[in-house]
Amino acid sequence: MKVLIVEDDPLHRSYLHEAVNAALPECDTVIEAENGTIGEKLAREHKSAHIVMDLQMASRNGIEAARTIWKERPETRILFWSNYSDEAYVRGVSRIVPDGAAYGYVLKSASDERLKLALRSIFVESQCVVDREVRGLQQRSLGQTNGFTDSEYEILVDIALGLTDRAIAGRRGLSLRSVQNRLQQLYDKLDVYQAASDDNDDGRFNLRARAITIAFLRKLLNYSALERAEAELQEWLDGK
Amino acid sequence: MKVLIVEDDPLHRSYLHEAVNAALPECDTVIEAENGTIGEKLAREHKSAHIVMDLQMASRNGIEAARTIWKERPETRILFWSNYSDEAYVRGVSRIVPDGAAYGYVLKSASDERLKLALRSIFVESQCVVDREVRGLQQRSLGQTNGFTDSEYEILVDIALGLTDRAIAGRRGLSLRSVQNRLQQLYDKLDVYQAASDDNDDGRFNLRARAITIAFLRKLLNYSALERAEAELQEWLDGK
DNA sequence: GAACAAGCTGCGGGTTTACGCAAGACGGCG
DNA sequence: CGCCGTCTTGCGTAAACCCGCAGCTTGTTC
Repeated sequence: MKVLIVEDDPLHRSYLHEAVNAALPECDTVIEAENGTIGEKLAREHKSAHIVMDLQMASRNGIEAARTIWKERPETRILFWSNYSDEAYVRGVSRIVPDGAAYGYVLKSASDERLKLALRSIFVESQCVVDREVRGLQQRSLGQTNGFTDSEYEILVDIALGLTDRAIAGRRGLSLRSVQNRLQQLYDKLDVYQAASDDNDDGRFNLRARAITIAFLRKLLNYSALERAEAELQEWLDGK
Repeated sequence: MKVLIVEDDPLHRSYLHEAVNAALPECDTVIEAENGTIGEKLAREHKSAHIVMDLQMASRNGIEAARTIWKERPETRILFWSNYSDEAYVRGVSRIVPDGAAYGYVLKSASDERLKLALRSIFVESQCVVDREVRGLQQRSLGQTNGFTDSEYEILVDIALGLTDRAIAGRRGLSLRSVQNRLQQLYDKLDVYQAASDDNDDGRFNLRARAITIAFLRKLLNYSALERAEAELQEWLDGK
């Protein structure tokens, strides 16, 4: 068995290397990549079937890299190993997992034991392993309980990109009013409202901008999500 | 000499520990804290004069912690050791450094040698050491060359928080029109206009929201800056 | 002290947002 | 089939935003 490690922090990389050796005696080769771009390249060259991947890398982040790898070989098993459980990451990952693929999401704060168990479960047993904390987010995010619908999330991203209502309408094939409807839905769920309770009128918010801020503070959005969305937007703009 | 390490990643923490031991033979005690809150507490108890501090920690980030520590003992020497050189961080740090304090800003990607040199320079020689890459930002940021004025940055933060023009005017003691003037200045510098040049009218941006996005993508803003700004805002709101 | 740049402010108007109201459209369910 | 909930769309309005124009107050420079 060969394992590919994609991780930009040298300390974490060597820690992972050791963990893989310890957890998977049947693994004879470990390859390392220090960013997503190199990771993609090595995965292609070696036809890697077992990958441990960091999210949040400078050159090309884990989600991007995983997407292209899975596009080429959907049966690849990928364990995401991340510092954070931002909803933006979780949502980003669940959106690109191919049907039936084995993957995992483990936090860097997890114990050695957890990491090794996850390595075996995914790479040997082909099971999905998702950290409890992450799992919670995932369910809320995909189910409709308390979380955000895809269309709500979509419009959140659109205003975060700085599009006007009209531009969004054009992009998503909706009428102006529908876009505004969804916006109100979003404001509602994000609870962008307050300040009216006081008699003090000064503290009024610009709903649109405030929604973005709150989404950031709640980690519904993060840098990497913005970056991806911006790239998609540019693509769309170029395609007319 | 005693050294306090404030860093939430265990791997990085032990790496730092070793680096300190190697670079500073005169150091007899090393204390470790795993987040900003504990860091503050230990610094107070031990009256630490030499601190290595990570930015970006979950519980209380490095800038917050450093601020309160410096408020209590401004002669404390702090070496910031960070993964990133976001302008938001750099600006945040330079704003809280007391006059004449010795401090440093070294990236985690720097070599062992660089780190050890910085440790000696700051803790033994009381010199300021700032990574070249960071230094560049700092100068552009504080000088006016190409960078953003304090007032421009201020209003950027205000709209990023989601305040209305009127609310900003109230908070900053300006007229409505002045606020809008500054906004235009900001839009200008951020180059939020691009799409207007095209004949294609579809890709119109909402300037206010777009400015926030661009600031994020350029790392003028990041999560930690938002978080701090939000805290200040709440404080201000409470104070009426 | 005159000239000048830079910033604050009021006025006015064109555009975009936020949102209530109400009329279809679509899909499930008894 | 008729009832009902969810989603879409148009109309209309009040508020907020973007911004050109022009009068003022500063601080700077020659």
